[in-house]
Amino acid sequence: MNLKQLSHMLGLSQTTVSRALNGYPEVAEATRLRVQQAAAAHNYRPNARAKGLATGRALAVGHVIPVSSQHEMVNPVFADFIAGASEIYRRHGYDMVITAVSDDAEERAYRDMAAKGAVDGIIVHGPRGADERIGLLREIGLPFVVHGRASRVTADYNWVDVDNRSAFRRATEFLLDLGHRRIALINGLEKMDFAARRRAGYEQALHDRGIAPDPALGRSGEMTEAYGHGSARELLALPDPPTAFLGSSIICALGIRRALDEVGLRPGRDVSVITHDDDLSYLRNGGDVPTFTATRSSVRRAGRLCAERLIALVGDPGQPARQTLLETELIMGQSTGPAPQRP
Amino acid sequence: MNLKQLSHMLGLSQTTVSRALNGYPEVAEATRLRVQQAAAAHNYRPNARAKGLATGRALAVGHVIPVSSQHEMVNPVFADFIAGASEIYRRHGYDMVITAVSDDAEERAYRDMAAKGAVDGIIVHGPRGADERIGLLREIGLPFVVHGRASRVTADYNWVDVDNRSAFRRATEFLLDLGHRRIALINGLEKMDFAARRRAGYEQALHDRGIAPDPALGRSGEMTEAYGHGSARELLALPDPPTAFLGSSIICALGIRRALDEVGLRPGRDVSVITHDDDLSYLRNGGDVPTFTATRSSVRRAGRLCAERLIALVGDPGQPARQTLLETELIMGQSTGPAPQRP
DNA sequence: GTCAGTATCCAAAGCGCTTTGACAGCCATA
DNA sequence: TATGGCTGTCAAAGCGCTTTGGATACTGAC
Repeated sequence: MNLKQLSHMLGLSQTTVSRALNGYPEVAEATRLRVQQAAAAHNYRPNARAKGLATGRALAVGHVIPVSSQHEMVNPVFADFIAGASEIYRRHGYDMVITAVSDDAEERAYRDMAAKGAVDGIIVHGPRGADERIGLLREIGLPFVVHGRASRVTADYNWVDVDNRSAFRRATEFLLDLGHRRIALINGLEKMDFAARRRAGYEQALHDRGIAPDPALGRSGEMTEAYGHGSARELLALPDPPTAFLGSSIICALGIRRALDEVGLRPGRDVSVITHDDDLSYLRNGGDVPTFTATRSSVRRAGRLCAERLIALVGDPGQPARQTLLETELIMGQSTGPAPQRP
Repeated sequence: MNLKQLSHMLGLSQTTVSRALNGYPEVAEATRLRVQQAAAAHNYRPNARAKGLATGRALAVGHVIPVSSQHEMVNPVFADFIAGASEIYRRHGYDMVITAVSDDAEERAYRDMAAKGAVDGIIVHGPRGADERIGLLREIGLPFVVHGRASRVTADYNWVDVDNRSAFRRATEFLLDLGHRRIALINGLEKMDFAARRRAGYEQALHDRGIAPDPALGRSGEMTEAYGHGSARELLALPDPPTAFLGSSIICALGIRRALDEVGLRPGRDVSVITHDDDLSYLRNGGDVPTFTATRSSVRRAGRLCAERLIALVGDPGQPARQTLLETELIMGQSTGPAPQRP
C-alpha cells in the first residue's frame, strides 16, 4: 500500500492525503479523519526512502562502534547504551543504523555514512584524548554528539559524559580515609579519554594527601574479566602488594575478585575493591548491600541523553553546543573496609 | 557531490556515469576509468535513499532486539553477535538498522519495518518455542533468518542455531561420569527455545542413566550474574544440595562462583561447574586451562553466519530454506572434578 | 449582485538515483 | 554499396513521497 493507491482509493489527491497524515492545517477535519482511518485500516506507512528523498532527511541516526583491532573486542556497555538510545529514537520515529568497524578504518566509515546520506546525525563512541573524529565530523558538517569527550580537543561540541575524574578522586579519597596507602588502579586503555580522566582523579587524590603514585600499581588495558584477573594476580605478587584496588568496570572487578579468591583474600576484610559500575542490566551490582563498593552511573541513561541531544540538534543544527556532565553515585558495598594493620 | 554534478563535470550523461560505477559492460574501459577516478577524487558516494528508491532495495537489514519488559534487560551476547554480523554487512555494502523494543511491542516493530521499506531482510533474535514472529514474517513476506529456532513451529524457515540439546546432554553425561548424581540446572528463561532445548538435553542424559530429574534442582530465569548467584545460594542451602552445577552462560557462572566462594566451596574440588560459553570477547574463558569447563560456541561466528545467510536470501528470495546447526566444543577447565565422597 | 477572503483540494515539479529504449557511429559482411 | 550487428552514449521515465503554486467553491460584507 503506497500513497498513490491510498489516495486513489479515497478519491483524493496524494497531496491531500499526505497533508492529512502529516498534520497540516489546510485539510478539513472530516477528511483528515477519513484518511487517518483508511491509513490505519490498511496499515499504510510512508516509504522511508521516498520520504527521505523528498524531505532531505533520513530520519535515522548512525552509531559507529569501534571494534578494537587487537582483540576484536566490542565494549559490552554498548548493549545497554543502545537500548537506552533506541527508546528515544523510536519515540521520535528515528531509525538507528549501526556499523561496527575496526578502529583503524573509522574515518572512512564516517565519511561514507555522511556521503551516502543514510543518517541525519551521528553518535561518537569511545573518544580518545585527542580524537580526530571530532574535527572530521565538523568538517563533514554532520550533527554529532559524543558519548564521553576528548579533553585535548579544544573545539566546542556536544557531549554527554560521566564525571570520571571526580568519581575516581572520591573513590580514592574514600580508600585513603579507610587507611589504605597502596592503592592499585586497574584502568581502561589510557589512550581513551575516560580512562585518562580516571587516572587523573586518582593521582590528584593521592597528591592531595602527599602520596606519590607508584607506577608499579597502575595497569591500563581493555576491560575484560581476564585483564582484571591477570592484573590483580600480578599486583598481589609484588613484594609490597596493594591493600586496595580501583577497577574501571564491573567486568574487571569480577576478575579482580577471582584473583583475590584464588589467593585466599576476602574483599572487604583483607583487601578493598572499588569499581566503576555502568549499571549494566545483566551485571547489576545489586542487593540490599551491593557486592562492590562502586562509583555508579547508568550507561543506559547516558544513551537516552545522547539520543535526545542528537535529535534536538538534527531538528535545529544551528543551536549552540551543549555539554552534559553526569555525576556518579558512590555506592557502599561489601568490598571495602579499613586497611589491614601491617605486621 | 551528486550524480548530476559529477556527470556534468565529466561531460557525460548520468546514465553513463551510473553504469560506469556500477560495473555495467556497455561502457568503454577508458571512460570507466575516467569516471572512477573522478568519483574517488570527489569522494562521490551515491545517495542511499535515492538508490534505494530506484532499485527497490534498501541495502539494509534489520535487527529487532527484544528488551525484556520485566527487567529492561538486553541480552549481553548482542554486542558480540552484532559485531560478527556487521563485518559481513560491511563487506556487502549493507547497513544494519537496529531497534530495541520491549518484547510486548514486537509485532508492531516488525510490521513497521516492513511497511516503511527500510530494510530488505530481518534477523530474528531470541526465538521462543512457539514463536509467532515466524508466521508473522512469512505473512509479511520479508526475508528473515532466525538466530536460534522455534521448535514448536513446523514451518520451513532459515535458522542458525547451536546444538543446545546435545551440548547439555554431553555436559550432563560428563558430570555423571565424574560421579555426580545431584546436578543443578541454572537455565535461561525456559520459554526461550534455547533454554528449553538445554533442559531437554539435561533431562535426557539423566534419564539414560535411570536418574529422575529433581525439580528442586532446576532454575529458570534471565541470565544475570545476580540470578546465578541467588540460585546457587538457594540450591546450596537445600538439605541435600547439588554437587554440580550446569549454568547457561558465563555471566551466570560468575554468579555461581561467587556463591561458592561465599560458602567456602572450591569449584573443581568441592563442587563442579559447567557453563555454556558464548565466547564473548570481554568474558573470555581463556588461559591455558580455562577457568570454567564449558560448552563453547562463538556467538560472533553465529552472527557472521546469520548475516551471510540473510544476504544470500535477499539476493534470491526464492531459494529453499537452509538450517545450520553449530556444534559446541566441550572445553575442559578447572571447574570440574570427581564428585566428593559423601560422609 | 459583486468581490475579497477563506477553506479545501489538486496537478505537477522535484528529491537523486537506475534503467529502458533509442540513436549515432563504426566495422565487417554480403 | 547496402545491410546488419556492435559499441558507446544519452534522454527520459519512474521509484514514492513532499511541497509549491494554483484552482475551485463557498462565505459574508458591501
